[in-house]
Amino acid sequence: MKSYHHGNLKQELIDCACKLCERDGYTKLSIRSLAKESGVSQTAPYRHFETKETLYASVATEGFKKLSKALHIDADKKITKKHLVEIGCNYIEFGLKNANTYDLMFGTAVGNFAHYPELMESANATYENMRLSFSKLANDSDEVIAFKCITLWSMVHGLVGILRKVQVVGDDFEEGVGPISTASIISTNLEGYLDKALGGLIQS
Amino acid sequence: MKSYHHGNLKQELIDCACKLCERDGYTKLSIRSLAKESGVSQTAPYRHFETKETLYASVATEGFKKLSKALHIDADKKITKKHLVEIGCNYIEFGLKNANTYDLMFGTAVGNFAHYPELMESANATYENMRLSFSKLANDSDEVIAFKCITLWSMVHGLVGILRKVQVVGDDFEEGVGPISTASIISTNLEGYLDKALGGLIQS
DNA sequence: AAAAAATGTTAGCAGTGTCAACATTTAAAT
DNA sequence: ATTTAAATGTTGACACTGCTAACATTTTTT
Repeated sequence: MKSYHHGNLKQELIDCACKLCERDGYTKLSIRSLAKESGVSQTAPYRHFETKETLYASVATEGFKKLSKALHIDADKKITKKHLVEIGCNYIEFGLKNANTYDLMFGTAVGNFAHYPELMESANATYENMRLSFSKLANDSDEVIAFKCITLWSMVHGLVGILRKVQVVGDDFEEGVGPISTASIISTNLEGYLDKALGGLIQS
Repeated sequence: MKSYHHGNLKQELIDCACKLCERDGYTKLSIRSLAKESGVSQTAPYRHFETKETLYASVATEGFKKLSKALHIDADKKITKKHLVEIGCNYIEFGLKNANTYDLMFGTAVGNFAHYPELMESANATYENMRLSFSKLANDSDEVIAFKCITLWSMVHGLVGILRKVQVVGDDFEEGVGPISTASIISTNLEGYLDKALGGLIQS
């Protein structure tokens, strides 16, 4: 017999939302369907999420936690250029394999991270991980490290975006034309590509 | 007295949609409000756009046309490294100043460009412009040119995404912390930054 | 034990994308 | 020129959405 109170609704809603967002894209997600899935009334979720954006923020928060893990940054080990390339690869892989969640993390569905402390924290933690890696690679000033971080990040972030676009189109077109073939070459040899592209960024 | 037929509805809807999308973001746009704006019934737009995505595709198409212009690529002039840096700057500026339209062009609102020939064409034209520039910069093979294109594109595309995120957060936070201050330095000296970042890509 | 807070439900508003059926105008075919 | 077909517009409706207000039940605090 089920009780009036669910007991674990908030977490269950988040878990379910993460799953559905990744499966169908966050646009397809509705609070009502989510409630139904958890066997609870249509408006019960509003006791845990002020608006839909708040729910999105929770999913994005989980996304950043997963991304942090997926980067496989070892805080103890000393880091080499090869490690950094691997981190870049891991980032891109995550972005491509969790594309829908990635949209939520970097799109405009969540307007301002500063309104969601947990999201802010998890996003900053991801950045901090990257920063730490660069700081252990060379003896740079904080400013230079920040520059390198933002450059690496925007490089892999941009590549995720472009590769996705090109691949989607590629599904409906002949391979071998223009950017499409190039993209497929890149994505099957990410490591080699990143190694080359990061040449200017990392000397050692 | 107004006639039964509007006469120029399709174009008016597109124009209005472009304006509203850029002003409020495409999420806020509704077909019904658009129809009302043009003084026409709720379902009239469906005679010109099969679905909402089709309308989005039209707005994105306009976006790529505007982007192509904004890049200020002179097809006749021979091109130098400095030109290429400028093109990159123009790209980023466009992305930041037309952020909402940019979302429509590179987000997931329009699923597959291949379903919208005009969109495909305008997007390809933008790419072709870039390609042409690189081909006039050095005597590279088609493959190398494509690699350079995709690298430049993903670099500026990624920077647009990261700068936007960081700037939004910056609005609600103290400057001078972590990536935020770095981003503001970059965005006030885009040219210098790009020049450095493109070092590995362009020798001449 | 009483009061307050947290969590859940029902009913309902205003808005959405989209479809089917019908009306009017314009273009094409005879 | 008249008939026919196509294009374009309208009305009405369905199923769905985010969200709010008012109320019910349970748990926690006092």
